[in-house]
Amino acid sequence: MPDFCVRRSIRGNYLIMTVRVRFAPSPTGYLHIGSARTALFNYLYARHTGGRFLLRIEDTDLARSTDESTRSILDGLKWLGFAPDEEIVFQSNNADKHREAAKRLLAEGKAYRDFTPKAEPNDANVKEAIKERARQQGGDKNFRDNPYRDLSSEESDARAAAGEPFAIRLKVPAEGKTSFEDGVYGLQERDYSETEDLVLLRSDGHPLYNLAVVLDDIEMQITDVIRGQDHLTNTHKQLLIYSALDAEPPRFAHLPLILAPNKGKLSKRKHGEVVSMTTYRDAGFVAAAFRNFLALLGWSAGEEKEIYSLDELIKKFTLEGIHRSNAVFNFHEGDPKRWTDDKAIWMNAEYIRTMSLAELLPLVKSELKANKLWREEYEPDGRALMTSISSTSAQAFESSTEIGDRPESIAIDRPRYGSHDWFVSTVDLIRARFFTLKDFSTQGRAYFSEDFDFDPAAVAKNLTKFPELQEWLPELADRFEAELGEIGADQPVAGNLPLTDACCSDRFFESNIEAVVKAFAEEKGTKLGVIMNGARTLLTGVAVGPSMLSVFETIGLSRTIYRLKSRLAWNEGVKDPVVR
RNA sequence: GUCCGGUUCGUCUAGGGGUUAGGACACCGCCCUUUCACGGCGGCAACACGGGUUCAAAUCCCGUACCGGAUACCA
Repeated sequence: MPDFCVRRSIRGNYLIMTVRVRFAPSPTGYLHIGSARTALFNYLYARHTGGRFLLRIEDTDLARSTDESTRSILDGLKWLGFAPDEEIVFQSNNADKHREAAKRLLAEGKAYRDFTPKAEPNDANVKEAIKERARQQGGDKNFRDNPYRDLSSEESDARAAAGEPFAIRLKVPAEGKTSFEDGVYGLQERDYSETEDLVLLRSDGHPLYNLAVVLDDIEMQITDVIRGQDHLTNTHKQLLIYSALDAEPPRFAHLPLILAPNKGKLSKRKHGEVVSMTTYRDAGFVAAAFRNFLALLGWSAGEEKEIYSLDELIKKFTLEGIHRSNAVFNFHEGDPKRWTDDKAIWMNAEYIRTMSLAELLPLVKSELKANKLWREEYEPDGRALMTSISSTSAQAFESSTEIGDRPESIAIDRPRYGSHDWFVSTVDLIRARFFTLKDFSTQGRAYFSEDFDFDPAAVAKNLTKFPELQEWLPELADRFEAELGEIGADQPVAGNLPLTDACCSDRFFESNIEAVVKAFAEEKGTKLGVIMNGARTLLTGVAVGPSMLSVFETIGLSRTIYRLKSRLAWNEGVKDPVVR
C-alpha cells in the first residue's frame, strides 16, 4: 500500500503528525540567496514545530544538473548550519517510481497518451518564446482541445504498441477549480480552465518536475511545503496530481521573492557572485550574521529587535510573520565598498564586535590559518612566545592574586606576548573596527606578522606630511628602550626580529607609554596626535585602529622599537612619488 | 494576452479604523577623541493614485497605475 494512503488514514483519525518539511533545490548552480532563505525558513519552521528538516536534490533534469552544483549547494547549507535530519534524497533515484505512477494513472484513465510530435524548443530564449506563445493564445486558449485526450484506449494502446512516441498528460477535469489555504497568502483558487493537461512523463520516458515532486513529497511524508512564490501555479497543478493519486496534499506556504535593486528578478546569470552563499562565506561573513540578515528579508517578528540568535529565531518564527510582498536585496553593483547589502555588512560587523569570544575565536583562527598567520602558541594550551621572561613578571602573571606584593609600575595582568591570552585580548581589541573576518588578516595583519603592507593613504596622511617624524620616531624608539626597557636585560633589536623576544619589558604598558609619549611630544613641541598617528602608521600600516596606547602595548616593546626604526614605509613613500 | 500576487522613508520593516506614522541600515550634523570606529544626541526621509464606506481611512471596499510571478515534453 502506498504511503499516501497510510498518511490519509492517520490524518483522518486526527493523529498529530510531526511536521516534516524539505528544502528541494535543483542543482543547476550555486546556492543563491533566495534558496538560502527558503532553506532557512524551512529549517526554522521544522525546529519551531519540533519537526524534521529534510533535503532533496531535484536533479531530474540531467542535462542541467551537475555534481559540482550539488556540492556547492551542500557547502552553502553546511556553512549556514542547516544539516538535514535524514539522508539526502536524490530525485533522479526515484525516476522508476515516477514512471510507474504515470503509467498507473494512464491505466486508471486519469491520464492519457499524447502523440503530438514533440516541439523542438528554440533553446536560446525558451522563456521568451513561451511568453510569446502564451501572449498569442491570449485569453481564449482551450487546454482541453488535445485531439488525443479522448482517444479510445484501444487505439491509444495500438499506437503505443506500434512504437509511436508519446508523452503522458494528466487529464484535468473540464470544470471546477483547485483551491488551498496558503500559509502566507491565504485562500488561493484557480479555475481548471487556467491549467493545462500537464505532461507527467516525457516522450523519452523522463518524469517531469510536478509529478516527481508530488511523488517524492508523498514518499518523504512531507507535511508542509514551504517554497518560493514562483511555485504558486505549480501548486495548483500538483494539487491535481495529488487528487489523481488519491493522496492527501500537504499544507503549502509560499514565500515572497527576493528581488534585485532594480526590483527585477535576482538571477544567477545576471548578478553572479553577489547572490552566491559561498561568496559570503569566502568574504569573511559570520554565518550567524548572514542567517540573521536573511531571516529579516521577508519575515518579521513584529518587534523592533533585529539581532536574533538561532534559538531566538526558532522560538519566534511563524508563518504569520512572513510578508506577502517581495523584498529587495539592496547591493550596489560596481561599488567595492558596498558590494552587498549595507545591512548585511552592518550586521556582520555587529556580530564580529558583539558575539562571544568563544564563538569568534575559532572563526578568526581559521581566517589566520588560511593566510598562514596562525601560530600554535595561540592555542589555549600553547606556550607564550617569550623565552626570556623575567621571574617577577612570570610570577605576577601566574599568581595574580598577590597583587599587593608587586611594584605598581609592573603590569601584572598583561598576557604574555604571543600567548593564547595575548591572542584573545588582541582579537578583542581589534575586532571593534572590523566588518568581516577577512579584516583580521588584512587590516589586522600587523598584529600577527612582520610582513604587512603600508596603506599609501596612511603614509601620506600621517608620515609624509610630517617629515620631522623621520627623525623623531626612531628617537621615540630609543626613548622607549631607555625608559621602559628591561632593566639589565640585554635585548638588542635585530633586523630579522625573532618573535620570541618581542616583549621583554614589564614596564611597557599603557600608562607608562603614555607618560613617555606625552613628554616626548611636549619636548618636540608638537601635537600628541602627530606622534601617535605617525607611530600608528609605522606600527600597523594603516591609519585606523584602536587607541595607540593599546597598540603599543599589544605589539610589544621590541617590535615597537623595530617598527619605529624601520625605513620601509618612508622608502615606499620616496619610491612612489605623487604622480603629477 | 491571461491568471495570480504585491505596493509604508533610498533599502529592510513596525503599525491593520483615532499614532507628532515607530525602529534598523545608509546618509548628514554634533558630542566623545591621538586616528578610525564604537557609543551618545540630533537631522533628512514614506503610507502609489482616484473614488467610496465611516464622525474618523496608511488601515476596510472598488477601480486605476506601476511592480513582480506564472504561463515548457525546465526545475
